[in-house]
Parts: sequence; C-alpha cells; structure tokens
Amino acid sequence: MQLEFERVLKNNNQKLTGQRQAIFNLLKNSDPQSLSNMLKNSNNLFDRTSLYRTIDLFIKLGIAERINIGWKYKIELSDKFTHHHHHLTCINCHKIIDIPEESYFEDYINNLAKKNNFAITRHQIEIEGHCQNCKKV
Amino acid sequence: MQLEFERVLKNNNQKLTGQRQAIFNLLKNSDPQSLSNMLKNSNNLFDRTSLYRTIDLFIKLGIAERINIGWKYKIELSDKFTHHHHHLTCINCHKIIDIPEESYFEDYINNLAKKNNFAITRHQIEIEGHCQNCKKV
DNA sequence: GTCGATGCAAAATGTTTGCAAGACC
DNA sequence: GGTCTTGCAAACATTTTGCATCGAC
Repeated sequence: MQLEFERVLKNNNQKLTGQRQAIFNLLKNSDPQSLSNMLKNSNNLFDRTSLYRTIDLFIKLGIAERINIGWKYKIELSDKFTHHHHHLTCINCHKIIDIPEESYFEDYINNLAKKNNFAITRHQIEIEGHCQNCKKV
Repeated sequence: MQLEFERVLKNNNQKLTGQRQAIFNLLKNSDPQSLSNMLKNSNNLFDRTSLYRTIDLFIKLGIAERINIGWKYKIELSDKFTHHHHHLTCINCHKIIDIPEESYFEDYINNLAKKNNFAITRHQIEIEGHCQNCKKV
C-alpha cells in the first residue's frame, strides 16, 4: 500500500513530500472524509492550500477519488488501495455502507458505453436512502 | 408538466410564487445547469438567495435533482418531469449524454438495498470518459 | 389579514492564485 | 543546486443567515 503509493508518485515524476505522505496517511484506513475534516486533523502537518493541491494531484494520478454525497463530497483512496466498490449513503445519519463491485454492474456499464461509443475512465454509483437504523424513525 | 409542478407544490402546502415559477421555467427544457449559470439567466426575476432556497426546496420535494460532475454539480428537473435516466459525461467537451434507465438494473439495485436493509430514496449513476468525438483526439 | 417567501446586506465557508522561501532528489 | 512544492496572504467563489418588507392564498 505504502509501496504502491510511492510507485505511483515516482512513475509520474512526482516528489514524495512530507505533506503528501501526511495526507495519504489520513486517507489510509479511514472512512471517506471531507476536506474540512482533513484540515482539522492535519496536526499542522500541511496547509489548506497544499491539501487542495494534493487532493487534486491524487485524483489526477488515480490515488484518491471524490465521492459525491448530496450537496457535499468526500475523499477516499481509490480502488488501487482498497477494492472497487460503490456506496449506500444514509441521508439521515450520513453513514456510508460500502457495497462490493459485482461484475453485473461492470457488464451493464461497459455495455452502455459501447452502445454510445464512449470511452469510460471512471464510474460511480451512488445510492441514497435510509439505513436500517434510520428507517425506524 | 406545469400542472404537475403546481400539484406538487400544493400537495406540500407550498406557495406558487413568481420566483419559483421563473426558476422552474429555467430548468424546463434545458440541459442540466449550474446555479451560477441560472443566476446569469435570471433576468432579475429572482435573487441569489431565493435561488438557493428554491433549489433546496425543489430537491426536497423531488421536483429537481442535483447531478454531480467532477468537482461541480448541476441541477435538472427530476424524473417526474422527464424520465428516469443516468448520464455519460465527457471529461473533455463536457457534453452530457442521457442514458435511459433499464428496468433490470432497477431490480438489481432494489435487491441490493433489500440485502442491506436499506430504504432507497434516490440513486444516481455517473459515468465519466471521452465521448465519440473526443476519443479521436 | 396572515404567514410564509423574498431581497438585501453581510457573514461564513469553500476554493484558487501569486510569489517568496523551503525541501526533495 | 535546480526545480518543484509549500505556506502565506489575499483574492475570488459559493453558500448561509438575520431581518425588514412583500405577496400568495
């Protein structure tokens, strides 16, 4: 995981700086996070500006992904570092449930692309609703 | 379409004001739009604040939907006023291609929700890549 | 006439930019 | 040491809030 991170940076002629490492560490083993949350947890290891620039870089290099949740978005490590998956988002408690990718989705989406003569670089399925707990209310 | 709009407002004890009508008109028969774009086209019929408040209301009432596109988002009328569909977004020319929903995919997602004890209110599939034209480049 | 919706101003929040100083290779 | 990255400050963009006024029902 750490090695893969270093490899991706090197392959793209990008330096491994303390800030980039700190941001990567925050994302590692964590639920998807908002930028403001990451800033709070920065421990002064990086500046707001660097965070924006680094997240931008991580997304370009495919290290991280942006997932949209209602009006907001959060960041998580990409499939390279986890496994390809999608999300069920609870609109009440904001819990995010990972759902594993199933080939059924892939096939469906690839088919769709072919029909439309479209070259996919990324896809995202977001499902919103109420989780088990919040349904009761 | 206009009637359905009025019906939804009335059912929810919401007033049909000039501003809400103007914003609805902007969304009608249009590609998904950003809020800033809608403001530009407001013709001084509504204020920025009202736009935010109205879009918020429209989304709560299921009149409009927010679709996320990379770092930004746009607004379009909901399925009630069009047909349920998803989007292929070209990351080069930013063209948005509508793709119709297919029932077997619905079924699949509903199943997924049942397995996770989750009550779906909305789902969205966003696919990014290069469209037919931009593939050539 | 009542009550909720609006516009305005201003604050809060989120994001980007220019540039000098610092850190990685 | 050269060059890319960073932090800072400040600009810019986006969204929210309080409050007095207005308008739909």
